[in-house]
Amino acid sequence: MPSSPDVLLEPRKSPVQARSTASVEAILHATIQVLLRVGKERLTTTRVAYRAGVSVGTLYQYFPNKKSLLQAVLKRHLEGVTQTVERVCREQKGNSLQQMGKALVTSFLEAKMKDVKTSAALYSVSADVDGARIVQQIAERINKAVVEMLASAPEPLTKDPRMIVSMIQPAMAGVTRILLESAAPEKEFETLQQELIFFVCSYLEACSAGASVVKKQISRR
Amino acid sequence: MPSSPDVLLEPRKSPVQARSTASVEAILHATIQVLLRVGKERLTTTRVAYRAGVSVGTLYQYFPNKKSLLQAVLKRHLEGVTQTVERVCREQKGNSLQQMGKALVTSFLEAKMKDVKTSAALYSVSADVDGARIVQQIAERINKAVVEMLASAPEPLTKDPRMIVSMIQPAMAGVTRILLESAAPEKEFETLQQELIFFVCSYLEACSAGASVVKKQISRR
DNA sequence: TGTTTAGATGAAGGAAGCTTCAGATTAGGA
DNA sequence: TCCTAATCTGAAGCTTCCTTCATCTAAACA
Repeated sequence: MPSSPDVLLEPRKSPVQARSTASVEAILHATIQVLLRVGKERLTTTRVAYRAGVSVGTLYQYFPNKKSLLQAVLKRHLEGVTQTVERVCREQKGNSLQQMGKALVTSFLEAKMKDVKTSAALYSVSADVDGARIVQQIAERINKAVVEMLASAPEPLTKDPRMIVSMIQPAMAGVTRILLESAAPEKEFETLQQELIFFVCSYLEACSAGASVVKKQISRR
Repeated sequence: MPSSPDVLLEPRKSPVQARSTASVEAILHATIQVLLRVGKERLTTTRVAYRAGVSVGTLYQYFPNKKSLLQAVLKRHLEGVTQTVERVCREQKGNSLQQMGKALVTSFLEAKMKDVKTSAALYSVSADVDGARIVQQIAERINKAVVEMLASAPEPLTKDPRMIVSMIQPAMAGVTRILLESAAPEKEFETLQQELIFFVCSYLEACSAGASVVKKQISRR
């Protein structure tokens, strides 16, 4: 895919009539379908249009280029995960750190695993599409939500919540990645989820005022 | 890049004379250079050959296609990181869990950050090149080394070392990713490294027999 | 019903870049 | 020095796809 200038990557025209809304919807849906069936290497705009039941011309009426199409799909997918996490973070405000950890990990993993195939397929296009930037924006929102949640915990924290998030978030993302790329995500899901909760909660515990001895141990050497 | 069948992705011919070894070397080096200067979208075999000071024909004498070239570069890079970690794991055998955690995190991050730009650039091609498979093989080796190290710790562990690794490894990889994709990796490096050590060590502590109260707390609800 | 605007069509232009191969050049050994 | 095998060369074939645009159809509206 040629790297197009970073302008004009938003939808080109907004649907007005009902039929055009349907077209856009069909195109977005078809993109994922094609991605799943033939993979990103053989995903062509023609093929997407065909599967959506429209012509290429129609596709280009709503997306200025192939890249913008894939970005739209990626954004949409991430938006779902983000909203789930944001909601959970709001709900957990005021609860104990342990409960927060558990709820956060559970909701994050479950949201990502809800549509394993799609998530995995989108990982693969991410790099072609400036996914890092999109992911970063999304991550920013998640971070914010988690920070606010942590700050509301009854236990006093020994460090900046933002620092804590900058550990938890990559850890969750990392484990998710392992899961998505594994041959049989369903099999390992339960075990890894439990362990991730334990992992995160151990850390949260260590970050709360009633900290363990770890801190002293690692500073000597 | 078209998805070629998964055969024939190894180097096509092995260098015999000195000049051909030099060519291969120059080609691999040039690939990284081109990647850094023009990015993966505009990395062409012709351009790589030009920068390497050879002709495209020569390039195709040693690499059956573009994909195999990029894979070779990726493998090479990962090999470096892996060997560092393997060495450190051997050296740390018998030491305390805390020391292990610190040494592991430090060596992993430092190896990845040694050549930040290159690492970041290679991340971006990984998906085009079946990077997941390559990374998985490498991760397997790292996991093995870490498991053996953990098993040699004086403290008894409350769970399978492989489980522990399946948390630590994604966590390290995740934080690394954040660092590599951040605008100014050097600035955040020190802080994140310290925190990651703390993160991992908290967990290791919680996994050793003298465990804290976390376990009980999260199992009730 | 006639007019206007929104939406849809898809053949074809055009660019890009991977890969080949027939022939030239160089190194090593007899 | 001569011969053979290794290595190098790079113009051009070929394929693949993105994207456009002149034209057609359908909806909204008067």
